[in-house]
This record gives sequence, C-alpha cells and structure tokens, in this order.
Amino acid sequence: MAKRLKKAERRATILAAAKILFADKGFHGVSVDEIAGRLGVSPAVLYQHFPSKEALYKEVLDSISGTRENYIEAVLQGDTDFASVLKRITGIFVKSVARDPDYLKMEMHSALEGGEAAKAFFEVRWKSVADYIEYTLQELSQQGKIAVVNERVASLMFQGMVREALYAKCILKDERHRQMDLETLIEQLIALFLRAIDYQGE
Amino acid sequence: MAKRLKKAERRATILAAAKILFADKGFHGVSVDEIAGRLGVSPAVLYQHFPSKEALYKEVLDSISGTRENYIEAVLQGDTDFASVLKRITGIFVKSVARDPDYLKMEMHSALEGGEAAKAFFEVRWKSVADYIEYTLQELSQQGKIAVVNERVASLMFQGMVREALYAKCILKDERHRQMDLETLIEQLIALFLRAIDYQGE
DNA sequence: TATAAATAAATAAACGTTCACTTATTTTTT
DNA sequence: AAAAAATAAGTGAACGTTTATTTATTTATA
Repeated sequence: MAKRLKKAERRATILAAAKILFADKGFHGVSVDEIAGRLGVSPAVLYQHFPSKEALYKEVLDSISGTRENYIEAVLQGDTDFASVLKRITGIFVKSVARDPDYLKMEMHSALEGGEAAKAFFEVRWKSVADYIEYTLQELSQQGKIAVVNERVASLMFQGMVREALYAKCILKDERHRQMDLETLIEQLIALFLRAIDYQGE
Repeated sequence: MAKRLKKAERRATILAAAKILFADKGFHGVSVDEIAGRLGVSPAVLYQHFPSKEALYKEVLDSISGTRENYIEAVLQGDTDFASVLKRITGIFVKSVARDPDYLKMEMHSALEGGEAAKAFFEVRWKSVADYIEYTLQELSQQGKIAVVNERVASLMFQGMVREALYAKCILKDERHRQMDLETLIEQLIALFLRAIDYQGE
C-alpha cells in the first residue's frame, strides 16, 4: 500500500507527476495507469481527486498558465530606459521557462491540440511581454528615438527569437549552441534586436 | 465496397490521408480506423501496404523530410548580394511551408515526441538555410561589410523569427496579424534582420 | 478464371473508469 | 488514557470501449 497522504498533498503529487508526463508526451501519449504507476498508487486514486483524465489535464494546464509572471517590479526598479527594462523583463521570462521547461512543452502540445484552452494559455504567457514591447516601440517611434518600424512585426521578431533560443537550449538541447549558456545567448539576441530597431539609447 | 485502386494508387491515398491526420493530431491522436474511415476503406487495407501504424507514420515523416528544397538555383539566378539571395531562399522556404502547413505541424509533433527521426527531420528542413546564413555572415563579417556578430546567434535569430511568422500565420492563424499577408510580414522581418547585422549592401 | 484488392469478423491488449472492499487515521465515548 | 465508532485514503479487479492487428472470405477486373 502506498504511503498515506492528506488529500491536498496527494492532489499535489498527482498534479506534479501529471505535469511532467503530459509535458513529455502530450495528453494522448500518457495513460492514467502510467501517472498512477509513477506515484506508486492505484489508478482509482486519481478519480477521487479529479472527475476525469481530461479534467486533470485541464487543471495542469491552468496551473501553468495561472503562473503569470509579475513584470511590474521589473519595469519599476532599476534603469527605466527601454533596453534596460527589456533586458529585465526578458530575464524574468527566460528564467521562468528555464526553471521549468515543461511549461514550454505543454505550450507546444496544447498549441498543436488546438483547443480553446491552448489559445488562452498562449496569450497569458507571452501577451504581457509582447504588449509591453509593442506599446513602447510605438512611443519610441513617435519620439524619433528608434527607426520607423511596424511595432507588431518587431514584437513578433522578438518573440520568435526568444522562443527559438529557449527551444534550442531547453528542449532540443541543440549541440550547435552547447558552448553558449542561455543568458549569454539571450543577451546577444537582445543586442541584435536593439540594432534592428535602431535603438541608440535615450 | 470502396472503389478499387491499383496498389500504388491506394498506397498514395493512404499516405495522403495519414499525413493530414497525423499533422493534425499527432501519432497517438489518430487511430488506424480513422485513417481507413477517411478513405472509405476497411482498416485491414492499411496493413496490406504498411506493416504497422508506426511504419506508416515513419513513412509519412520521411516523405516530408525527403522534400528537400533546392536552393541552388535561388542562389545562382538573380542578384548575388546577400540580401537578394537571402530573400529568394527564404521565399522558397516560406512558400514550401505555406503550400502545405502540415509540414510544420508534423515537425512540431515529431520534435515533441523527441524520437531520433525528429532530429533528422528538423535538420533537413532548416539546416541548409541556416548553413548558408552562417557561412555568408562569417564571410561578410571578415570583409567588414556587416557588424561583428556571432553568426550562429544571428542565424538562430533569423530562424526563430521566420518560424514565428509561419506559426502565427499558418498554424495559429493569429488575429493580430490578420491584416498583413505572409509575404509582407517576411519581407519586413528580413529588413529588420539586415539592420540587426548592420548590412548596408555590398 | 486467376489474381489482385477489398471486406467482415475476430483477437488480444490497452484504455478510461467504476465498484465493492480493506486499511489507516481521526474523533468520540467511556 | 483506552476502546469503540466514524471517516478518510487506498486497493485491485472488473467493466465496457477502443485500439492495433490478423484471419478467412468475398468481390472485381485483366
């Protein structure tokens, strides 16, 4: 018999195990038995905490997309010029993904499954960063401090390059970039981005 | 009884149907019965052409990754400066994906399933483009025609932004970029990229 | 009519889920 | 504080389906 846990504890262990497995293999790739087996528990236990496999999956998804990063302090503390703030915000975002790459995998999986949940998930994780970039670029552009750019396109560029870096380093573990650590990579990408929009400081 | 086809024809229809379904839902998300049903054929038919579901999946994967684009003519015909060649190569690449977005979905799916096939798949589709960029950047950098950049990082940036554009337009159908067509988007991204590496023409 | 192409029916394993039941812990009563 | 009652947590087998795959049989065409 498995070690007896309090309801909340057991629930937490289920969510934790499910998160790892779902991230690895997607909804259809994981069986309820596998999750239970990983916990050393009979599959029936899961149904005392979640009404169905799908409900469990949804909850995992929510628990992740609920992890909304707080960028406000990043904006406020330290230098307030665009480059500095962008670096701090990106740093927080990257760290949150690097800390737990399952996030990214789940995001990809749910994006592919194409459900309604996926879109919301997607939005929450990237939107606040993208919004900040778009808004600020528009301002800087009006002030003539950067080149005339379509801020939406530039923001897409930024998102794409950051995501690519995260995939390459955290998921695919690409050999190409073995020698360069994630922070350095991101740092250089940001430098490239700033030159792309012709940002010279304020 | 379903319309009677020659072996090769039937085989082709199976591969075509399987490609669409696998791209949509991944390996585990599709059943053999579903593929057969889509063709109006009994599932046993599939086993006269492929020894197993997995073999069929592998074959679909191969048929896609085997579609290696030929960039040589793109390099040779037309202007030979970096910007022009890059635009033509990217155009070919983008068109091949836009023509058949299933390619991209399969790529994502197989990247997530993390098998050996995935890596090869990944390599074939992006590598020749990435290699061209890296090589040329190195040359241009030595000739002082662009800024001093880590060509590997720059190439990752390029790949990331192109991929993001393709996802946004072809897979997620993001409303944000509804008004801008894919070619214009790519065009603007390339312009940003060229400024990022400080390319001024040759 | 011979043969290639498709079928219908059957199989065993895996799946999500439920059920009747056992064991451990907490609460109440004496 | 010890015994009894109540509750919470976990078990394991079995359910009805669905899955991939096989076999024996029928149909169409060259």
